[in-house]
Amino acid sequence: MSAVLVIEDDDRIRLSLMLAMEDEGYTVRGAGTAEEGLRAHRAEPADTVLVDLMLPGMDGFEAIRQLRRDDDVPIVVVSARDDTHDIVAALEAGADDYVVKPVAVKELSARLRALRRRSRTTLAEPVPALRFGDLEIIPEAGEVRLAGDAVALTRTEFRLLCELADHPGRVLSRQQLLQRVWEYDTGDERIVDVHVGRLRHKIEHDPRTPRHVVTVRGLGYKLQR
Amino acid sequence: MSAVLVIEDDDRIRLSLMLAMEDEGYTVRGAGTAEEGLRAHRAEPADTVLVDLMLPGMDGFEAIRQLRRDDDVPIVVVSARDDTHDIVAALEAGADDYVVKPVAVKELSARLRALRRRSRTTLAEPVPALRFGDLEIIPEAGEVRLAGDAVALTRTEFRLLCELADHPGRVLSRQQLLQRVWEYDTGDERIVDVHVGRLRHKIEHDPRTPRHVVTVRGLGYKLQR
DNA sequence: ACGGGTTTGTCATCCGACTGTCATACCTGC
DNA sequence: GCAGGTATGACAGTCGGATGACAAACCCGT
Repeated sequence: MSAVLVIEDDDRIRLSLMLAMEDEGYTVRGAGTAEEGLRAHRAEPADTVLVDLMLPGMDGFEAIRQLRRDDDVPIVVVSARDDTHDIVAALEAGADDYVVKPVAVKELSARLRALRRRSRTTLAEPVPALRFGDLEIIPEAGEVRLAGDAVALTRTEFRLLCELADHPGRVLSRQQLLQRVWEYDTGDERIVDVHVGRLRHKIEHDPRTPRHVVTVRGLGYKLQR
Repeated sequence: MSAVLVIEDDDRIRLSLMLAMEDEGYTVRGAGTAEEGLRAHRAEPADTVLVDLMLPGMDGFEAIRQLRRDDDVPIVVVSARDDTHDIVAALEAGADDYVVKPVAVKELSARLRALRRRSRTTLAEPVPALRFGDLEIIPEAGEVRLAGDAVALTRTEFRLLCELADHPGRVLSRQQLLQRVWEYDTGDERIVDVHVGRLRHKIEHDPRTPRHVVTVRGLGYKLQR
């Protein structure tokens, strides 16, 4: 039904977590290292990830960042360390929640439900396929078609396009795009220009006179038609 | 920018929470009882709600349920009780997170950020298009249409038009326009004339006899339908 | 762990559009 | 007709956006 991935190096804890989650009705997979976990998730994406922070090799923070790079899956840190600094760092890295071991199974389960409730409402929204004239965007397939032909976009270009497509006809400022696509709170806004340029070269018939990704001088960019 | 509502009966704790949140850049409001909090939220919805569980009168659980009845606002419980049963009950009632007092401000702040990132509403808001006869202003698209055809305005022209449109039929002095459009406290009022002229050339059928942007001799300009 | 190809962010630079200023012409109410 | 207020056209400086080059970071299969 819905799959949980447990990344935890201590075999005993991992197994007990997995058992507990299984009892709650989840399909469960486990991984002993961050690398293994990432690979497993790439092979078959989970619906929720539980991750420890202290792992051999790549640590949990880095694992979270890598997961978050191109996935919106709910991530809950399950760590032995009850330390503000760790908690903040993990959440900043992209985790959604942080619980301290040992944790009551009932609590973990309730937190997962709360998180999944929250994620579903925002994630289930994206429309199956978006059309803008001859431009077709299939978000879940990560695919874009131009007059029926698939176009190869990079991750950043795709996210940029999706963000614009989520608000058709509406101007998004460079600042907004930076925050939503790059998750930067601050930074050089020019990178947006550069990527818009690259995107245009791929999806506009004539990049010099864009018909889809339109510049609104002084305000930002918008996607139209 | 974004508003936090703190519902907590202990004055000291409420104030310290509010101060902390203010430091983090939020606009903050407080309430001492659940009833008061619900009323405040109805009057002016917050973007995030912090709520205690033990409140005089209606308790926190019920407050959460009532909030959830018709609102998707992120809710974080800030409680003194570190009890699995309470945590589960609060999350089941509709809370998104549960932290135990005393909580590090940095942690609370990080949890709020994580939650807001997750709940970022991607719902396209209704289009508040303004109409003045055949003139149509779509602020969020940065677009102006004249009899259905898009008109290319510069940023200054657009802001000027929006400012006039925000007060239909009302005369705005050059001084007011300077302040609101140019954000000048002082300066040559003639700039306004020049830009009004340019604007007219773009949105008036006959710029010599303007029908929309009208001069009121000695006072300023106004926009009419 | 390694290495080649890809993607990404930064930068310098170019170009055109926009802006403010001014001089001048125009208009309106008295 | 006069005077104060308003409109307009020209102009040069400035600003914002586009682009190509480049190096670092990243990703992937080996």
